[in-house]
Amino acid sequence: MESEELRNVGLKVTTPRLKILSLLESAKAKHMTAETIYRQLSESGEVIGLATVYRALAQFEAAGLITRHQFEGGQTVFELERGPHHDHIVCVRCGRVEEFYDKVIEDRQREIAEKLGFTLSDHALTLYGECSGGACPAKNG
Amino acid sequence: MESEELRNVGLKVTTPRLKILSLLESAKAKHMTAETIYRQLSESGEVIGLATVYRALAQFEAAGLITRHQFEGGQTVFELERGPHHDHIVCVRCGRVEEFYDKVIEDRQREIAEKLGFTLSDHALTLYGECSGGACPAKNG
DNA sequence: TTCGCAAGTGAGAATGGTTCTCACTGTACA
DNA sequence: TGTACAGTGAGAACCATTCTCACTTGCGAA
Repeated sequence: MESEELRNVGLKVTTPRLKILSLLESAKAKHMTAETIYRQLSESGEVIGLATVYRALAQFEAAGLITRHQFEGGQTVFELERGPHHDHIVCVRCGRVEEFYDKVIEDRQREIAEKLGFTLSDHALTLYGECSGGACPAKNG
Repeated sequence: MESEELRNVGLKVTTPRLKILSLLESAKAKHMTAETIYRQLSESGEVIGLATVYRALAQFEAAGLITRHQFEGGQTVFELERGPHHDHIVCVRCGRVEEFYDKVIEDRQREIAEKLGFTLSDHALTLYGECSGGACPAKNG
């Protein structure tokens, strides 16, 4: 239940937070922008300010419930934190996002940081390309 | 000579473009924001509009003279395109940027994209961490 | 259950980085 | 050298995000 999740991370249980969290959990698109979340809530009749969406997302992120990804072209998306770590590949034509995990790359990153004298705290790996054939809606138009 | 470089990529040779390009070539910091470039030019007495800086950077990027990197926290930096491809590691405390290249990672990326049905056109790999000890100015204050 | 108040909220203003507009200027080819 | 047209500077516009502020709500204490 979503209210549990909120309580567990020390956030007050409020209607806007519940709506946002449950939208993130039920949405077909795993990666959503603040704007998208706001629009979808509005369309389903919820009156939730855009500022509240941003506030809630920032809190969820701080609490570790969701992750923020900043792709090129300025788009910032949020994704529910579930399942193991992974990176992303984004179609530059249709914007579709796929996830992947590669142990070899993860290990190399840690080694590289160490070798350069850094304590690795995070990383962002995003591949950009065109998804193939019929899978890419932008290619069929 | 910078005017050659501009002509070579089909750009008119103008004073602002020459100043910006030569600043990029002479600057101690390899990675500069548009704002930084604008400020440094202003401080050395050049009257060049911020809009012109952005325009020139966009053209240089399109022409392949420079590369744009979008790190987290919103900072967008530009870097002269010279030498082979590399990725970045950014100190989350002092903002220092180091470069690295790792063939293993490069190869894996291509394999992964292929396996997922994407034609890889670009990628962004940035590691975030804290640089160690005395090297990090932010740690000594 | 009700109360009190700190925390949360919505609307709209403010912000900050980037791009656009427009009248003026400078480059480069004839 | 003249001229057409790309380039420029200043400031307005834009867009995503954050802040402000008066009002509302969740929730521990009574």
